[in-house]
Amino acid sequence: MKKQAISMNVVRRLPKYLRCISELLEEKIFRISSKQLGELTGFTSSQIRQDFNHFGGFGKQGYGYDVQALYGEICEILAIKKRRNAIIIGAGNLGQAIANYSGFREYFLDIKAIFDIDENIIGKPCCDLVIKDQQYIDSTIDEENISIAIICTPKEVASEIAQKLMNCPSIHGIWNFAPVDIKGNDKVFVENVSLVDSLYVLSFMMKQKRNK
Amino acid sequence: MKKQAISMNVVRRLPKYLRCISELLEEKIFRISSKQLGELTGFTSSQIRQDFNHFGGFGKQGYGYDVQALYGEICEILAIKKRRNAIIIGAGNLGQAIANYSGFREYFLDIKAIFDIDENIIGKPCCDLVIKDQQYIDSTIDEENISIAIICTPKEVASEIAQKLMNCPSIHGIWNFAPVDIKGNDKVFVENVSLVDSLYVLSFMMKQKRNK
DNA sequence: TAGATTGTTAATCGATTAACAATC
DNA sequence: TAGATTGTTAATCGATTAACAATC
Repeated sequence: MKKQAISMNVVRRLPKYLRCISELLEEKIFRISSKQLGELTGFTSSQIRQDFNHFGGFGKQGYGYDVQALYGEICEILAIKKRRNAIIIGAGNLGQAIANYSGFREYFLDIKAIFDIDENIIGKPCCDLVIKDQQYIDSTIDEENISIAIICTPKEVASEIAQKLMNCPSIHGIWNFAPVDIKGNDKVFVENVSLVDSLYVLSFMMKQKRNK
Repeated sequence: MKKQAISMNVVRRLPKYLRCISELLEEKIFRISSKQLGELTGFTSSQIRQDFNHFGGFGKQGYGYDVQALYGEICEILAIKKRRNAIIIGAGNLGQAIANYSGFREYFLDIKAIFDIDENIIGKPCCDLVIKDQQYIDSTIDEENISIAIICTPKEVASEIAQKLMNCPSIHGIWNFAPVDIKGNDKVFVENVSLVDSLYVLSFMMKQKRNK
């Protein structure tokens, strides 16, 4: 029997649980029920129990959940304890901002290189890196054991670059910030983050509100 | 009879339709069926027809959809023809990147000011703006008729700032990049974009793939 | 007219919620 | 033991897909 794939709805709730639990830990709260967690996150207690049970129950009947254990379990599920090497393609504003955002380093991401095609910026410093020529992408991926590629190029070239990246053996994830939806394959998962889409949704929802 | 609210699933598909249709226009394709649109977007033709009919049918039986008309309709639905004034709170890397990302200006967003609390950067230039002291947020919102606030602060202060912003009469939307889920109210819609959540999802999904 | 494709209703599927026996 | 809360099954709800009459 093939194990049931976890639905995207469940997957996208996991980081929210993790954030909430991590705040509880900071407040030195070591025990929590699905009901309380529901009040904190806005999900129903039923849904929370269902979600957790996709990964095997880690609560105790009559007691609730041990916050520290839960934290460990969810970190394990999200696989965020293991560090990953990444590169950024496109050293425009967004690419440079991501390179500079040290926050990611605090999580599990080590950004090893940033690339661009524009000769005017190749060689310039960016954070603790130097912007490299795109022709060295493949060799850098091999040498530095890169598993994640972050696409910050204009949309016109994003798909083509993504296809090339997917052929690199060590690449298993693409984080795409260009406003094109790139499809993954058996080997590579693609997380599409379209800020423009998000802005459009904001615009639509604002229209629905009172007075505007 | 109160009209049925549009589900978030539908709303989040609208920008994808718009992007696809806009590419068709660039290619000078002026007629499209739901079936063809389905092949381009990855949605079923049935779903596309259902989605469009939430807003009144804009197709012709036996013909399909007029691409130009469709483009206009979806722009109208998303309310992106009207320009909006925005401010950015937090002039760290992400805040500055958004200020610099001229792409948004090409859409409908005019960024009128960027604020920070750090005296060391207040007064410094950022794009065509100068970083302002956060104490002037309220007065700027009034003077410049700001309807969107973009939060790029650390998570510790994001919720508190959001609450204050929601009390400003002209603010109807908050685009929140801090990793905290902020709840909107009757007047203000909050679009939460947590890049950390997105990164966690990428990590989880990579684990599921072959070889990694 | 005949063919194509919509708009819309009905059927199916999946996700969320409710309920409750198991048990800490 | 009694109370609390889980894990899990069943019921409900909503979203997607299929089907087809309407009609361009």
